[in-house]
Amino acid sequence: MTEDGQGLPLADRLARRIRALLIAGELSPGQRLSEAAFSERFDVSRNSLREAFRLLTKDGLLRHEANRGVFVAVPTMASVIDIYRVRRMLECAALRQAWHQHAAIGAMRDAVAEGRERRDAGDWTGVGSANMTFHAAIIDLADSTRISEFYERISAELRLCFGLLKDPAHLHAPFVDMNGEIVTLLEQNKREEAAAQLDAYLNLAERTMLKTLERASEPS
Amino acid sequence: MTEDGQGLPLADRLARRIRALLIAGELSPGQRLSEAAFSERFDVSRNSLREAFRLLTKDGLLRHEANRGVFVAVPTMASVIDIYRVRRMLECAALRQAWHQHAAIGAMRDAVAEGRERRDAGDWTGVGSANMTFHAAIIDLADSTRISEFYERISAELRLCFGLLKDPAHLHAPFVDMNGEIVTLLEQNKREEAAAQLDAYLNLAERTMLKTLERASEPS
DNA sequence: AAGGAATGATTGTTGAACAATATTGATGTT
DNA sequence: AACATCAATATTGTTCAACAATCATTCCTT
Repeated sequence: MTEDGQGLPLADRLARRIRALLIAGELSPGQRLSEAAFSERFDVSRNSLREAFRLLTKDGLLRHEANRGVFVAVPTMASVIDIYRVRRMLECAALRQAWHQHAAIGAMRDAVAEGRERRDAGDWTGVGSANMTFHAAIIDLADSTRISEFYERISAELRLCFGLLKDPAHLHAPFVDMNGEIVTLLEQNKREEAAAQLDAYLNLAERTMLKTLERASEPS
Repeated sequence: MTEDGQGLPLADRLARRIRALLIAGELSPGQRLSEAAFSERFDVSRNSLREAFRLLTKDGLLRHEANRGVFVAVPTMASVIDIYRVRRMLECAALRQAWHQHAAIGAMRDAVAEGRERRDAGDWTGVGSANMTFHAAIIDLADSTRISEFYERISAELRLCFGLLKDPAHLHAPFVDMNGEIVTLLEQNKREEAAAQLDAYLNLAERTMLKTLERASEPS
């Protein structure tokens, strides 16, 4: 049950579908999304489509140029740096103030287990999903719907960056065990250590991401 | 120069105007915003108006009920608690990791001075604005456009809550001097103390807000 | 080959139309 | 008078067609 969002307005459902395309990497960064083509493709009116475009633009997944149309956002060094700055702030703060019996800790441990299974099975995109789940669970420690919503937006933007990588394996695989350490520290209520560990984790991930981005944009 | 946003799409400009009405308290919480009435009022088409409504709904300022229309969001205990949780997380984290020569510190000091002037002049709404400026400057310490944008959204939602108060003076006035202490601590690079002070500040503000909200909703 | 006007395509915005749903009001029953 | 039923009405949800404004391209002139 993918929870199709039957009751929701058309524009919201449309935005979901397009977002799915974006994070699945089926639309390349910088590509222009023609209103005519997409309203044809999804069999909706141009007006409804425009509403969806506007929502995705607000989420940072699309860029809107006046009188020129909407384009798939292209990740830049600046955006990657900003995204990881957000992640360090939010995730570390969530860990630091976590209640040591919070339900999300269970979700974190489950995500780690899932990640290990997938890694051992060689299912790299599965490892990626498990990793995303893990970090979403960290955010849930903060018990704030607004923070969680915001993180989802950031998360989608980050997945757009992942689309640039040729080899997603190297990005996520080494982090599975670090996730394990973090949740172990948290279970022992060593929140400060957990946060420090996560901070190191995120710095490493950021450097990896930036290096890959550099390599992907230099030889153009 | 209110920076009218000439080049921006109509929907964005509309959203701004309506947002301004909302935070100015000219639309009461729970009120239904008829598409016909508003498209008439702003002299735009229903389609354009609907785009603007969708933007504001995503910002949490409006609520959208299927086939019933959009309503001005009504602040609840839950939303106030969540908003202050976000503020504690973001603002305290920003203080903790602030670079002690960051330009935003100057902006903070200026906002404090402005707040004192306005308070002494008895200009309470001016005190409120200066206070908002002060906290936006704290967020700017984090140097993240995404966080700043997110905080703006939270800030607008909070102003919607302020609209419920009969006596805005009591809410902001006592905080001017606390702001002063915070910026002083920060100038001495006592970031941890500044964060602790802000945390206490926000707890106090939250309690005040909740009490007022209770008083405003109980005797209905 | 450079500049510039004419052409064509796309976006920006509107107005009207109609289906689907919600609200209101009238009607009739108890 | 209170209540359910159902038609009438108003509002939202969505589409479509139109046109102005702007961008992109082509072709012509020099």
